[in-house]
Amino acid sequence: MALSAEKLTNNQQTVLDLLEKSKEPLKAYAILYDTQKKGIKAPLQVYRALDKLIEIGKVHKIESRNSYIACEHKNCNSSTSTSFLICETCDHVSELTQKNLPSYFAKQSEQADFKYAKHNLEIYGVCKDCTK
Amino acid sequence: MALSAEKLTNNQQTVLDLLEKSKEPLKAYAILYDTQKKGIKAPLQVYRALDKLIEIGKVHKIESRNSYIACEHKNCNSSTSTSFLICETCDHVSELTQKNLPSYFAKQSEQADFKYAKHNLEIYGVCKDCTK
DNA sequence: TAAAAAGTGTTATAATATAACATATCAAAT
DNA sequence: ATTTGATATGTTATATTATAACACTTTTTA
Repeated sequence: MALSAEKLTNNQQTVLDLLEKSKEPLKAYAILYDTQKKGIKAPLQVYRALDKLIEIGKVHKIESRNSYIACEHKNCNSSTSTSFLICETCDHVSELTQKNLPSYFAKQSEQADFKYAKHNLEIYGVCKDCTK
Repeated sequence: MALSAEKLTNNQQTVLDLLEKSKEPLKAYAILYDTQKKGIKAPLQVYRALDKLIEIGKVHKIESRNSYIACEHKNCNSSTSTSFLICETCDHVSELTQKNLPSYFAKQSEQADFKYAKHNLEIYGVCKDCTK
């Protein structure tokens, strides 16, 4: 299965809706708090929904922040690699959509006798709005 | 201060010794367990030592694994950026020592109106030993 | 040698995430 | 339509990772 148009369950849709509405990274327990009115009552319900959403590429985890963000790309159905630009001033996170990153990393890895499969990239700096 | 030859305290040296001996990433509570005979008794003592060691660049955190590894580079005194090659088969971790990564990322970031400062890169794949 | 900065030891607790188990739902193929 | 297998749910409990707060000590530096 695992098509990108896969139908989501109630809990999964609830969590995804919240993340898409937010457009900022949210932490799991913040998601839990914000979805209680929608019937989500326990951490596991959040984590299970997140696991599924990550698996189908609708959500990414920002590892260095323990937070989760809805994928900006339409019909994203891959959970393989992530690349983020994280503003150290305002904490805004956007995705770096650079198609040639994987091949660049594959090349770099090869030089270390390492077979590239996927990556997480978290770039820290200052976003457009905060440089003003 | 913050010189690379900075003198370490007992706890800091104990934690660093263990990580250097291990040459594999260790988790904080594994470090705690393995340093009890050296007088470290509480999580905070480990985390404080790690914080300092990370600050002076002797240790890096692997964010996606919540684990810590001694820096492979001599006299490393920067805590800015990290780049890892993580084997999905044997869990071995090595550092990708690519001097031009920061400038490459700076260039990519610039195209998104983002001012690059530092990065964490975690590449997953298969190491040399495991491809045999 | 006093003041400032950094580190220590300790207890408690916060924040993040998973285990285990019984039950329920749904999709596919007889 | 009904079994079957996979997936999801609800729930309680617990594991894992990390920090707060506070009193005290050591080291550095002016």
